[in-house]
Amino acid sequence: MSGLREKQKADRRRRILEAARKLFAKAGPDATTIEAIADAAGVSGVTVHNYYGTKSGVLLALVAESDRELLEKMARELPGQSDDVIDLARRFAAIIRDHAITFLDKEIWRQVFAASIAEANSRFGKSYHSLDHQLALVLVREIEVLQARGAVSPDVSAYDLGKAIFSLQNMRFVNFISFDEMTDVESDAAFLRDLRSIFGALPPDRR
Amino acid sequence: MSGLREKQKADRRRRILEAARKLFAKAGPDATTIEAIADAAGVSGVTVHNYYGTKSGVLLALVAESDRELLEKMARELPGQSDDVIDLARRFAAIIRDHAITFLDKEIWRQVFAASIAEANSRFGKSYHSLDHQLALVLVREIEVLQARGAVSPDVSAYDLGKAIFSLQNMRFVNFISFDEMTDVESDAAFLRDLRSIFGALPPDRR
DNA sequence: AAAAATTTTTTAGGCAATAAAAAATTTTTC
DNA sequence: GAAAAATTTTTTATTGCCTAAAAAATTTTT
Repeated sequence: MSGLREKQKADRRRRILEAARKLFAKAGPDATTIEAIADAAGVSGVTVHNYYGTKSGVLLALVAESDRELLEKMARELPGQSDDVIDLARRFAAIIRDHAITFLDKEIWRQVFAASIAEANSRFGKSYHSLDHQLALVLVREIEVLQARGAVSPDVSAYDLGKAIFSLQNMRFVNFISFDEMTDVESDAAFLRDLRSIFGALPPDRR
Repeated sequence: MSGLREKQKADRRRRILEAARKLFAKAGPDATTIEAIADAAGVSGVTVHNYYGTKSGVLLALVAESDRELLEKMARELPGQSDDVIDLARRFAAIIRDHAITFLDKEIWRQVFAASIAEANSRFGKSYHSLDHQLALVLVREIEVLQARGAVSPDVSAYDLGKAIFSLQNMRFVNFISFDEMTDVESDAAFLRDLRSIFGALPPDRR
């Protein structure tokens, strides 16, 4: 059952994404029509819609690919570098910002993020979401290491803490991409203020 | 100079928003065409675009109005209710979720949030952003109260802490609206885990 | 009241997205 | 291995968002 058919589908998927990558890089998603992607991929425009739903869907699929690279990079560069959770969080955020800016410009990231929320329940929205989760898990693992060393309280759930820090980082990332003039340094400083204030919030007798 | 002209403009703005409110409520934004809003408001479709840019722009303007109500509600219901920062944050989040669900359904909030990011630099994106800021300031003021009572460490910036908690709440809100099946109770529980883990993260000797 | 400035509407067109019918191609069946 | 069946892509048509430019209408200024 179904050998050639499946292979051809996978091939078309690949060709569409390949064509989209080139065209988006050359002219940006706004100036790239679905029809142009379809032509370059050797399929009809409707087929692109059938495969990826919307143009944002194509973009999201593309970003999901890049996020797999990010995940590898994170697993490679983050572990074992930090002695405390604030430093860990900052490194984590810095790697993400660096990857983001290297890969696409802010305007496009705004579209990506918007699409990931608007299409949260679509196939590619979910895949994007799942990669976020895996990214957070890298953080969780490092927190466990810190916890073993006594740099994080043994009373908290490393998983919960990892997810919470990831959330905080994610909002900072949104803030970073929302303003073209915001620099990497500024975003890091703002994130540091977030972390310091939140970790130092409770007086010792209230914990 | 310029009396009648300005008044007529303000009037058109009002009529467009009024028409949009009714039509969105009846059929949802997707099923409501710009042309239908324009007809109901007694202007041309192009004028709606001239005034609000995009359909999301109209939606954002509408939400900005409702957010002013939220701001009042928050200023009325939040102060003086909490003895600690975790309780404060939870009440804050609960008021926002309640307001959101009362006003629009999750699908539409996803569109609103997506638009607020995608159009972050437009006029209405900025106005939305500014209301977020004011909302955060209500939180900041309450934190100052807690700080005066000794429930929050005097060493942290109430402003930074308020903004950080707001961020955390905002990501939880995105999570809440992203999944139709997520309940208010579940979201509150998840937020509580965020707060407990992050406030309890550092062991006493590391602060 | 005429001229100038501003704003809205009309007109036209590009493109995303969707639906349905038609055509092509693969898989299954005999 | 050819015909029938199933699946998939393409064609065709339509709706609606959005933009740009010209034309028309209206307010403001002179």
